[in-house]
This record gives sequence, C-alpha cells and structure tokens, in this order.
Amino acid sequence: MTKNDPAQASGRRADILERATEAFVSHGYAGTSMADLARAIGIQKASLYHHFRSKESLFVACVTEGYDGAVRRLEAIRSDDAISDPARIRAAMEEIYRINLTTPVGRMAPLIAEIAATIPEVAQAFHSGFIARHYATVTGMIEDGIARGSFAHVDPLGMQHLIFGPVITLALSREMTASFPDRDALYPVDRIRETHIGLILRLLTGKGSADGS
Amino acid sequence: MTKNDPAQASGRRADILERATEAFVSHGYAGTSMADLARAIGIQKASLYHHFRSKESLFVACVTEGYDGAVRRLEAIRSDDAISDPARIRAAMEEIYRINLTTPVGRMAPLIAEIAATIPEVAQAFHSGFIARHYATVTGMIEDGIARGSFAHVDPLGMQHLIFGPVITLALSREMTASFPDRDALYPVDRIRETHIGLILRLLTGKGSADGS
DNA sequence: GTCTATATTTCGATAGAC
DNA sequence: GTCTATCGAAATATAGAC
Repeated sequence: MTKNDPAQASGRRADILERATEAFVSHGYAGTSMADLARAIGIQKASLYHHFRSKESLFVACVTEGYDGAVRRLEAIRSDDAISDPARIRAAMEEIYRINLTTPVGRMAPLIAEIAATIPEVAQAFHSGFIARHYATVTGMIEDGIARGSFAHVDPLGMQHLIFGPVITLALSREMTASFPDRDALYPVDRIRETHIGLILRLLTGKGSADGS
Repeated sequence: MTKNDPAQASGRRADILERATEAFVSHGYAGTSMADLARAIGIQKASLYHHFRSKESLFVACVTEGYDGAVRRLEAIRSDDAISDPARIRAAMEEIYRINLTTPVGRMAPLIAEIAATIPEVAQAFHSGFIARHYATVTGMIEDGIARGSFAHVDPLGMQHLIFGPVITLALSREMTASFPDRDALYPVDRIRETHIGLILRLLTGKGSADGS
C-alpha cells in the first residue's frame, strides 16, 4: 500500500463516484459528510478535494454520470426487433427491476427530491437525462405495440405509471426495511416482479377498452 | 405578539409537529436543522428544547404521531358496507391519493429510508404502524371482494403493489419536480389517478386468470 | 415557557509539506 | 496525488435570566 500508486490513481475518480453514490443513496445528501466519504473510500478528506472542488460538484457528478448505461440498455431493448412486442415489454420490465433494485442509480429519486429545492439544476438534469428518457422509451414501446396491433388501445401515460411506480416504490420499501430480519418475506422481489409483469401484459394484450376516461 | 401567550402555548406541541414534519419531508432529516425548524415555527431554537429533548426525539414524534388519522380513515372505508366492492376500492384509492399527495405523512417514506440505518426503531414503528396497516386494509378489501364473488381471483400482494406503487412514486416525482414550471403537465394528478383507478378496477372485475404465476 | 448567550462538536474547505 | 494540520461556519445542545 504505497502512498502514490499510479495504478490506484488512474481509476480513482470512478472509484470515488461509485462509493460516494452508494453512500449518498443510503444516508441522503446532507446525511453524508465528506469525512464519511473519505472513510468509505479509504483516503483522507483533503484528497477528495483534489478530485472534486466541492461536495456539491461531487454530488452532481454522481448524479449526472451514473445513468448513461442504464438509459442506453433500455433503449437497446426497444430497438431489438428480433422479439415480439410482449416479449420486449417483459425484457424492459426485467431491466427496470434490475436497475432500480440492484444499482444505486435506481434509488436516486429520493435523493433528488431531497435537494430539488436547494440545487434545482440537478433535479432538472436527472429528470431530463434519466427519468424522462426511461419513461419515453417505455411509452414508445407501448405505442409501437399499439400501432402494430399487438396491444389494446391503452393510455400510455397510465401504463407508464403502472409499470414504473411499483418498481420504484419497491426499491424504496426495501431500502426502508433494509435492517428488518423479515424484509425478503415482506417484499419478495421475484414474486412481485413476476406478478407485476403478468398483470401489465394482461392489460396490454387483453380485450376491451382500457383507458380510464 | 406577547412573550408568554397561554393560548399559543397550549397548541404549541401540535404546531411544532406539523411544521417540523413539513420541513423534514421537504429537506430530509439531516438537511433540516433545529435553527431551520425554530425559524419556521417562529420561536427560538432553545425553546424547541423545552418541548423535545433532542432533534431525534422530535423527529420520532413527527413520524409516530402523524399517521393515526390516515390509518383510521382507510379502515373506515373498508368497514363501510353501504357501498359495492368496486365503489369501495375506488373510495380507498381516492383516499390513498389524497393522503400521499396532500399530506406530509404520505411523503414520509423517503425520509424513513434516509434514517433507517441510523435509527432502525423509527423505520420499524413507521412500517408496522402505517405502511403495513395501509397495505393490510387494502389487501383485506380485495380478499373480501373475492370472497363475495365481486372480484376475480387476483393475487392480493400483486394488486397491493399495483395500487400503492404508482401513488407513492407520483408523490415522489412531484416532490422532485416541485420547482419545474411544467410539473403539472408532466405529472397531471387527476388524469393519472382516474386512469389508475380504471385500470385497477378492470383487473379486479375482469374475466380470466389474473395471477402472474 | 420563552428568551439571550454560549459551550462543544462536526461540517465543508484550504494551506502547505512530501 | 496524498498527506497532516487547521480555519471559519454551522450544527446540536445547555445555562441561566425573566
């Protein structure tokens, strides 16, 4: 463990972002101090300021550099024309569950809500760069399916909320109950995901009028 | 504005709890200082410590004393046997939307997730006192309807997530976009609620197998 | 029960050696 | 690029007058 290891330094920025994001989503922005972050990363607090000039700029980097891969993967699923429309919706929902339950970016929504009043630009960037694009991709899949005659004439906005809402809330519920011994019994991911996907596909492929107006 | 107004002092505790809850849900636990709270209430910081011996105990009171009314109203809807099963579900969902979008207790979930690691007892109390009871009440309504033959044989756990998920996520999304000029166009509450209720009732009263297994 | 004043700790951020 | 040492501001909490 030398002091100036170049191999460590090269991936340092990515390492900081990864651990900082994990800490921010676990304890909130205000609840995470630079000393906490330095401890989690294993360097001194002053060294953090060599890579990022302030806590806010580090946080902004966590938010704006964390979601690119997630957005691209979902867009790739939409473009995949080797599968049927229902299979595409299933693949998209499995990816949405994966993102929101196993990666930090999926648990960033409460974090953004916390600082939206103080740093509105971050909320804007996260919403237009991640949320809106995720929503638009799924809405597009549904509209594609309707145009091809695979799906009933559902309201895409309503379906969007029915698809994302339970996933984001499940991630929040599991974060909230992380310390409970019976968390997996209270919120069984696999069972909830499969039931959810089944119900969505039933609404999309089912007969009859599906809009609530 | 006298210094020792008894009329003010009598309702002081409730006043503190109300304004503190609003501040906590807006800026998070760590993001809200005792000075912030004192300013919002219009008293001095030291006076807060006359009513609550610490920030943590004030926060615990906000969480544990905030949800009683909400739980009782939803349970009253379940017990109301003057209406049909679908009408009861509709009334319950309208109440769930009202709670989560217009009262602070409905926006407490991210707050609990933030401090769950530091004060696990609060997460336990909130989950068993509010979340679990809200869930159980709705699940009960669905099971009642199935038993009476009003509803199809859906999976109550899956329906529970499909009912609460979109509402809680909508509250979070609107909190996140509170500063956006186009928030009401991005997240139009009335339209989303009506579509949501319509889709849930379609799943509950529709024909065919409804479980995803 | 509310106030002013202050003790004590922790925070974000900087200076300067190596 | 990382470190030790430290600054000034802001945090939680307390002391004691009225």
